[in-house]
Amino acid sequence: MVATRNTRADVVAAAGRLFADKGYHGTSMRDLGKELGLLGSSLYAHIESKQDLLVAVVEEGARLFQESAQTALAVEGSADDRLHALIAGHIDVVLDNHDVVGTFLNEARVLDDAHRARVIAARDAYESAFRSVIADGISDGSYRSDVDPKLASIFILSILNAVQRWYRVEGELDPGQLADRIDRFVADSLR
Amino acid sequence: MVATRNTRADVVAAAGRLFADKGYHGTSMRDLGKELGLLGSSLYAHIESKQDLLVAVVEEGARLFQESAQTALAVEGSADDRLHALIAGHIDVVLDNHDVVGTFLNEARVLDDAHRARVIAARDAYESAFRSVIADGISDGSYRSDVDPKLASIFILSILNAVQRWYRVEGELDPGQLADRIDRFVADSLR
DNA sequence: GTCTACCCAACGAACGTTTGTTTGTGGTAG
DNA sequence: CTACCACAAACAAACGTTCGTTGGGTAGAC
Repeated sequence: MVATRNTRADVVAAAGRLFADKGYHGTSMRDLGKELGLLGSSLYAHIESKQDLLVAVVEEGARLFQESAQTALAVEGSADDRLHALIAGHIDVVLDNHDVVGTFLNEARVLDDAHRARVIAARDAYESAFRSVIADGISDGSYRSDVDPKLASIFILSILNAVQRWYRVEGELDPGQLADRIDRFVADSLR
Repeated sequence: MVATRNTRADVVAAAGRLFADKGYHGTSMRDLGKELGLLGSSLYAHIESKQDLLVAVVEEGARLFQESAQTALAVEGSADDRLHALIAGHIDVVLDNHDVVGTFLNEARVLDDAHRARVIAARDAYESAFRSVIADGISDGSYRSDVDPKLASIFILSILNAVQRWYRVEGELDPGQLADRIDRFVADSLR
């Protein structure tokens, strides 16, 4: 295979990999260059700054989750169906974008105030999708009335986000089984 | 208040604070000095190296969780009682040692291979406390037989560890209520 | 069909700054 | 008097970034 030239997308992808693995401050521009087979200085043909790269990765993560929520909320059927769709969608995003999600979850705090505020807002909006679906499920009698939608959302998202830390596709559990197990664990707490 | 001189414990405590807040690589020795009101170079009267500090903080975290598990496992009564003790103990450790725990959870990956291996072993041992208690609960009929102790442990610890990220004592929920809510969410999934 | 102009990814050297750490000195509490 | 703690200066290495340059590829003009 002939070595192809790199594009900005390649650089952002590599940055996601290294940021997720070693952290933003633990990754130097020369590290990143080496990952792509070029010098650290050469990266500046594609980007404006290192921060610029972090912004790109984190915002991609935010977009992925937002799109997933949008799709799940559009599912026809019961609130419980939509909660299942939210959970399945989240797992898909995590598994298909391990490094972007890892960076999104762990490195967003490094962003400047303005960008970090946008990420926090995106997370709040995402969490509120869970909250409202759970609230709907309580209203229609699917879930117990003593469930607190806000806390339940936090607990569910805690489980879902942790998947990025421990789950590996090569393990005993395939992705479908994983979703199923989480689904059941969560469902038993709600109904 | 007269400015007292610093001890090694002060330095480790301050390191925990900054490592949890800005990450290991995001914290410079001069940052750390400023936090204590002295120069970065002055820290070397108390420590051998920056890595040394990270090791101290992370191992303190490991010790806290290990002691908590030991205490919980010694509780007389049912397996369910011991699971409650594990959960309450975990929450106590997180709330009483916010920064140490944050560093333990997020910055251990920066450690050299030898120390990181020890942390991973400590986490495995801690998780196995949850696993065995849940397995006992299944045996004695308290928990459903289709519960997977390993997965349940991961899910419970996901919820518990996430507490460090979102919970603040100043919020609406006091620590006792928090423990209660987590207890109920978890219990409903197991029995 | 060839020449020419341009674009763009990448180089390699250099920049000023910050990094972790060492060393020698001085003050202060016990 | 003696530890101990902190200072201040210095170090080499690594940091993010800039700059002038280069070589290969593409497109338009002749």
